[in-house]
Amino acid sequence: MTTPRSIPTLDDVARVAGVSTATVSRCLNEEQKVSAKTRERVMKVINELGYTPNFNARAMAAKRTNTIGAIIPTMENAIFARGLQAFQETLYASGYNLLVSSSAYQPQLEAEQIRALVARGADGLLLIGYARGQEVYDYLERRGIPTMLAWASLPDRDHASVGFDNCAAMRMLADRVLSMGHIRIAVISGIIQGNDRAEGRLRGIKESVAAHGHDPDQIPVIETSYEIENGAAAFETLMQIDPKPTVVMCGNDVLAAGAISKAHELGLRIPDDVSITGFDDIELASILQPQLTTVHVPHREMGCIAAKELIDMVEGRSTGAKQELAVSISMRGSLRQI
Amino acid sequence: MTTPRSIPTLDDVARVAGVSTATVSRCLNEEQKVSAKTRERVMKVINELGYTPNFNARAMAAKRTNTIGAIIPTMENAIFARGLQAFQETLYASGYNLLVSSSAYQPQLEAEQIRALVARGADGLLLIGYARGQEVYDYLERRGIPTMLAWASLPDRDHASVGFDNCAAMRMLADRVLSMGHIRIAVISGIIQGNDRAEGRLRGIKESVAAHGHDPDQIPVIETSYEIENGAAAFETLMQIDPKPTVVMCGNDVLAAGAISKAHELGLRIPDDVSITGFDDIELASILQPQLTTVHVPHREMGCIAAKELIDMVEGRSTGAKQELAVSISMRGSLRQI
DNA sequence: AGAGTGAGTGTAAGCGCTTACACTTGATTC
DNA sequence: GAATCAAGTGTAAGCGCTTACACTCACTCT
Repeated sequence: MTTPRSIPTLDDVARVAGVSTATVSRCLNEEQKVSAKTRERVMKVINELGYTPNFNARAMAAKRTNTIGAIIPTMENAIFARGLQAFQETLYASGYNLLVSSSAYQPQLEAEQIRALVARGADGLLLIGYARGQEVYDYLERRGIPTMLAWASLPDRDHASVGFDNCAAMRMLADRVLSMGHIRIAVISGIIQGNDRAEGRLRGIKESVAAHGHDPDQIPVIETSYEIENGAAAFETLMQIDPKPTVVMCGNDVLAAGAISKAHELGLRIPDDVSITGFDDIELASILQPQLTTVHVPHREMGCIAAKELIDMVEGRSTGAKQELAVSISMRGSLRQI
Repeated sequence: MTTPRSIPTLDDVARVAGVSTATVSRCLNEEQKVSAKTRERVMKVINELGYTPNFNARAMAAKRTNTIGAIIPTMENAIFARGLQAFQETLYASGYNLLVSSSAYQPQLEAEQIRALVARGADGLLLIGYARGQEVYDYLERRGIPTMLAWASLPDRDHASVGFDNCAAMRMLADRVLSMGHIRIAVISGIIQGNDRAEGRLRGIKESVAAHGHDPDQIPVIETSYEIENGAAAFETLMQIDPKPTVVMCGNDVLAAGAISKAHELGLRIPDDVSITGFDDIELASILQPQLTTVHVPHREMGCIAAKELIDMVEGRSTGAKQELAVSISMRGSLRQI
């Protein structure tokens, strides 16, 4: 009974059910092509034997995997969690599975993982942003892998994507900040290098400042990677400037969380002593004290759209559309009128 | 040049390099078995052709994938992020890849994903906790898949695992709470059903209360899934009890974050009006205002140990040890003396 | 000089599936 | 009643790798 008999294969099922392997395979993949009686018998055997199709063999023979790969910069914080969750749910509803890797914001690692995902037979790929070497796009093109870029808006390029204009979004927030009387703006930005989102956001602030007649190059900017501690450290540094900034605009909510936390530690009151803004509107933003004024991004919607479009591409129904979503500002307690 | 020539295979490489496929394969997998001269030539061709081995074919032929599967209950919040990150880093250092799925705390879905991961050829599996049907363990046993349980401490069972005693940990915290003069304890627990960690934590509180001579069944307990909003809602409900609890012990930091947030909304001061405690000590805990008193869990360490042990099992060096880690209490501002 | 050795290489048999194609039926059409 | 057809099934050729085994050839050792 409990003999360690080896793993049952399609052949075993076929033999026991007294049919050919082709029929068993059809029961699993195109059941309408098999008579009800046969199918029933085969299914019974499948259950009895506890048979599970071997994915790798299937992938080899069928040359498709029903699998979509996604590479996100990080899983450590919640920035991509919501969007990815929606992406995966939408995929799942259409019978696709998701394979996720994280690149730790390293282009080199991302390239490696793209190859790994392709080698595994991913039918399509989701990547974040557009800043990566042309050779990566060439590779994808050559292999004929449909690829969708999310969290991306491509000014010039013509590539399937869904996202929003980071620069415009941050400019909108900066305009708001300036209109509330702030003049001494400081910035905690993510690392620009290899991150188009971070670059766009910083540019947005500078454009706004320039448009208001100030010199954008006078603005103190600290560039640091998206971690809470880094936000805290950067904030502390910025607060040593004399005169102190009246507002610190952060590249995302995680950095802002660090800044707020450090402010408490330093005994600075927000927004009385200094205002703070974020970007993303992740769950954290409304948990902070005070709640964070930030740019609201429709993460879930973006995930859904990305999934739908990508599936259409994989199934040959689309060649890849380019969609831009609207963002809004979530005004909360961390930003005040001067 | 840019002809859409098809994807190069091992055969192509062999033909161009003028060697057999076996030699190419050996260059890739056991390079010491190939003369330096040959290897060099083969590698050159591999680069020129842009050859990437087909993972599925390799898995089929070699019957191993160098891939470990992990199924965690959720990616939505950071509970497992740190541990998983460490797990993956350790794996990577030994040449293994990680495949992650999330089960959304649904045993049914978890079982499905275990099968999927096994079908994909995972050499080993990481699962969270031990509460799942015996048939799952039987299946894994039958397929001979080494499996490690993390975040688990198994009182009776004898299965490879690494974790800590949730019950003892929470009892320790409850003892501390009681020793600080709290008598009116309320609890926001995770869903017990199918979640041994949640069950253990609640039991820990009850045991402590009983040991202090009170009736554990008098304690108000709200069971809800681990989301911020749920923590907030539960907290609001608990605050309507008269007389109000002096402390709300939460099943994890996420629920506690919701509780703190709702407290601010209700104008309740923490810890003056009511104390709050968490469990996990995720990053969030020290960002909250006030900072959260919680049980510190060595997530990273757990991830490392899980990876090392699992690799040892996969490579036949171990049959699966059982390790228990120590936890500690992080005393912060959200809990006060009565 | 002949046997023995070991390093380097090639041959070819699968791994477990899918699917094009061929075949067998019984029903339908004229 | 012969011709046509569709539905259901089987046969067998791969998919792109790994690896057991066989082989070659230059050395080393008696």
